[in-house]
Amino acid sequence: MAEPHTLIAALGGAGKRLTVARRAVAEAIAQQDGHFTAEDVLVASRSRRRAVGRATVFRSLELLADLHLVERVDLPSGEHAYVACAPDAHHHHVVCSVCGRSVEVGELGLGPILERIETSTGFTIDSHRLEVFGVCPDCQAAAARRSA
Amino acid sequence: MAEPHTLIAALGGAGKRLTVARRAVAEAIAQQDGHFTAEDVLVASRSRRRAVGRATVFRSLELLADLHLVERVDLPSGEHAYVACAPDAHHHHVVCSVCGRSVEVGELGLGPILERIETSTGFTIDSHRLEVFGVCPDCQAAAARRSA
DNA sequence: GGGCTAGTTGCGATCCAGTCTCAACTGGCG
DNA sequence: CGCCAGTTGAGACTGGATCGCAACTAGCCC
Repeated sequence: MAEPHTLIAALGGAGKRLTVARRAVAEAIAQQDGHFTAEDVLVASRSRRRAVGRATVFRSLELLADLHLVERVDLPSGEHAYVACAPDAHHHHVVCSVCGRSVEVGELGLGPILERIETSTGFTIDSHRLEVFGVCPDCQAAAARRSA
Repeated sequence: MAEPHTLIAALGGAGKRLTVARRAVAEAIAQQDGHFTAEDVLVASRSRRRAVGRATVFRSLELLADLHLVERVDLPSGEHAYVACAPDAHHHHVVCSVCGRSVEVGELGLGPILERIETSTGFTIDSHRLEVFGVCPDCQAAAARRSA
């Protein structure tokens, strides 16, 4: 997963202060594997030596989302989660519905589809979100073992 | 938008009772243009002669979602909304970020992309969600008029 | 190093969507 | 008509998220 110092450095680069609370949030995010909720970050920060206030977690997450260091995903259950991700290239997430891990996949040819949507509907497309849910190889293997 | 009786008939077909509350919810949904939230339905039902309880609105919406007469969409803002939609073919929604109207688009060749994701990640894909946000022709025209 | 100040924090209050409980009600059927 | 499972609704409750405000501190200037 992302290195905490990547997040911290990016904050600095954006003209933001490098406060203790933000470092703590960055570390808590870095130690998350896959997607996580604001609550997870909160708990993770508490289980370390530096607890962070709830409000601050939300503010930091919002900040990181603005910087595209973190992205919001909506789980099929309706929960709001976040995933740490590469700040640049456009990509999508594939989320394992069993363990929650998520992997990034590149654009993979969605462009032509969007163009087709634009021409057929007359919409000007600003943004799109593709969320894919499935079972990761590890969980498939685990399931196979259990049923065997 | 959807006709209230379509929704009501589908409920009956699914072995559900055609209660006053459900009719009211169906009518409230039918009068929504584009996407709507549970709150919208609640308010709409109140502004008509038959008010429906909060819990009932959620239950009805869940029911309609099960029957695929309505679908959940997560707006970029994080809001949970619903859209009335055709119950059968798999499709996606294109939502206008200005007026909130949404149109359905067919599958449009996402299949091969998902297959590519499966082979490249090893995931078994269960479901996916493509949400496209943009500006509809009407709002584009309106914007053009305003800026002219 | 010391001090200043705007940006940041965190507590607690508050809000709000959504869920739950349970008694009352009713649609559909015999 | 009368029964009863399915359904409803008021309101309590839950838990995520936001807000207000006083205290704190990172970064800067001297």
